[in-house]
Amino acid sequence: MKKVGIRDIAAEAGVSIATVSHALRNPGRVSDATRQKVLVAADKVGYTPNRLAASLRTARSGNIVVIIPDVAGSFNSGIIRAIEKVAHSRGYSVLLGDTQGSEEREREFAAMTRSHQVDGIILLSHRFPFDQVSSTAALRDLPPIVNGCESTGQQGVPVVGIDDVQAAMDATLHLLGLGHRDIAVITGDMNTTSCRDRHTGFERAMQSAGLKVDPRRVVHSDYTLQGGERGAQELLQRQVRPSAVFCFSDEIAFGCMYALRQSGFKVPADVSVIGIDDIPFARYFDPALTTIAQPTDAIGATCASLLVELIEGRAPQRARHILPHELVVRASTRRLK
Amino acid sequence: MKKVGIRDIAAEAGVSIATVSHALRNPGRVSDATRQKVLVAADKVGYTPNRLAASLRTARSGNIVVIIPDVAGSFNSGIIRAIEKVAHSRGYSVLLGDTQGSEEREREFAAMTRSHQVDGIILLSHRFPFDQVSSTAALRDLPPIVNGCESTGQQGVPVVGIDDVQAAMDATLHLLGLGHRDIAVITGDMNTTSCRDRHTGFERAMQSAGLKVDPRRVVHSDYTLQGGERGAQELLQRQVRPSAVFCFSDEIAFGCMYALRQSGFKVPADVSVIGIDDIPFARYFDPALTTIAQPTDAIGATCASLLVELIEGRAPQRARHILPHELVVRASTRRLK
DNA sequence: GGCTCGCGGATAAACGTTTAACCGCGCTGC
DNA sequence: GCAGCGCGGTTAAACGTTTATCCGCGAGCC
Repeated sequence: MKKVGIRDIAAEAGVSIATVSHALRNPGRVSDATRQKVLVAADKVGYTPNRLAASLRTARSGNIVVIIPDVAGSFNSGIIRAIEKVAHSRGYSVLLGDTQGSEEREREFAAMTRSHQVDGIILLSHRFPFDQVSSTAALRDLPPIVNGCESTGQQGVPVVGIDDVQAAMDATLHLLGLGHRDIAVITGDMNTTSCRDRHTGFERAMQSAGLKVDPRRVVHSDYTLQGGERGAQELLQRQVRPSAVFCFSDEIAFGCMYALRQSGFKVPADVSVIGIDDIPFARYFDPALTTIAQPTDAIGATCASLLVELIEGRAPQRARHILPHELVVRASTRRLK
Repeated sequence: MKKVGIRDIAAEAGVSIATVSHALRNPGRVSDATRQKVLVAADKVGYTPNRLAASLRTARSGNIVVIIPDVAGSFNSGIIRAIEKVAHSRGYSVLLGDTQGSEEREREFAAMTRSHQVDGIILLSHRFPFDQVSSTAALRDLPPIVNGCESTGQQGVPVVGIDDVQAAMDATLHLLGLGHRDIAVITGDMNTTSCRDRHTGFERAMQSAGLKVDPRRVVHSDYTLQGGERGAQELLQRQVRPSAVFCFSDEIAFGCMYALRQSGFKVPADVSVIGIDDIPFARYFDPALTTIAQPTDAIGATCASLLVELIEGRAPQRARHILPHELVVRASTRRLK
């Protein structure tokens, strides 16, 4: 199978390669007759355009990279799926940038924009993978980039996600409303903005109820099953048994419930548990998890279409896209009598 | 920020662009002195190679695509993570090909090899996304491709996965060993080879125990939570209550347990449930899921390194890479008394 | 001392497109 | 009858590399 290019079809159709290119990419520039001629010639010779060559010429790769701490997280993979869907519909392919939390790899993937491997970046991290800039000049030649679920604080890059402080307040208020006062929390990585915001949301809600947060009741972990398990174990060791625990992610919540179960506690009979995310498993678990649902699909879709707009030169209207979250009450929380 | 290329650094260093290229890519071809000169010049002008140009010239994109029915599945995303990890370590980037089961999209993604967007394909599907070929000539110009978890039957493409029939036998034998006789099964899509194999494994084990499989006890669904839920509902409607159900994936198992719970059955007290995959959630669920563990990391890693070998021209030694699975007994199955 | 050889550098072609610039021609309008 | 114009095609340059080929020169060998 020798390589067939635009010149082969030019030869076949008896026209110049410019005409072929126009016929293929730029209808209207050539007459219908020749366009037709080119088309049949193209599929006669079995032509597939070489996207590398086209990309080199146009300086547009048609790829975007999504930089994400871990593809295998349930929440993350949902976001990715949504991103892929709309990226694909807009004609872009998505490159996976799984960083496992490494800043070095974040920067590595981000650099793909300089090497023309990708046209833009969806950054699902709280760190900005370039040097922070502030001058308008420097801002102008940032690559197209949108920030999802977290915030790097870099001005000029749109961020999309939920209102994490409000979400955490809603979760906490739910617990409060059920009569809980001794509320513990298992956070994720407190370097992330989502965690910080959720933490302030938690504090704010507690304060609104006239409660102080007992530092022995907050344990820091990470957004994983194991993280939740460890977090709960640590909580239990501290001998300050809460009546409810607010987990900053669903995976944490599942890990937490597991640890509680191991120690003989029943959820929600002995302790209520609430999460954030509403991953697909949440409603299938026993007990079904009360949680704050994030609009995963919308977040991913918004990131992707925003990025495409950016790449294609249409400046985004808003800097922050806050999507609605929702408390979904299931069986893991109950009223304290 | 004007674009800086190899010629800029050539000018800066006072050498030809060929020398620059050699210094950068092909050490040994130039003297250490000039190489050093080039290196400092390179970072003085702030050079980042344009991979598109290099790829065009060398006809190697450095990308691979992984074609997968759904990134968001727990099992799938684990595989992807493993693939990404080793691909990255070998210098390749991975493009996401989420097909949502669509054959058209499978072919679309597979075509990326023709358009030089990717150098090879990891196909996690049972369909071959090109016309099946058999002549040695045609086989030779198949693109580099490896088949994971499923099998397309196309000769010449290595497949990696577990021994699905043996895995299913092991699962069934476990149930049988616990005294179960009325065993139901909820399969996935029976078009997939994994499902077919698991089904024959199931039958074989039943036969070995002198049992016939009652067709009313097998229901077809898909590898998802909802699939498991629907499957179990259908099973319950059929009025042939099994003492155990063998689910062809962990997600199915969770969906199944959910439906059972809704109908008032206790697992494992009333009915035992076993899955396949051992996704991370399995041990966190209540009851912790008895399942057949697949070596997710090894599967992904093997796919990736095999593909890299193929791309780089080293023919793979074996056609089939069967990785070991393992029965992990937890709390969702129990001895029938 | 002349020949060969190899080292380290340069020249230039090539990869497969896109696209700006150009050009011939027939038509229109006055 | 002629200037002007637009249609539909062509020519050629450009995108930024890699790499085959070539070449000059000093060293080694007999």
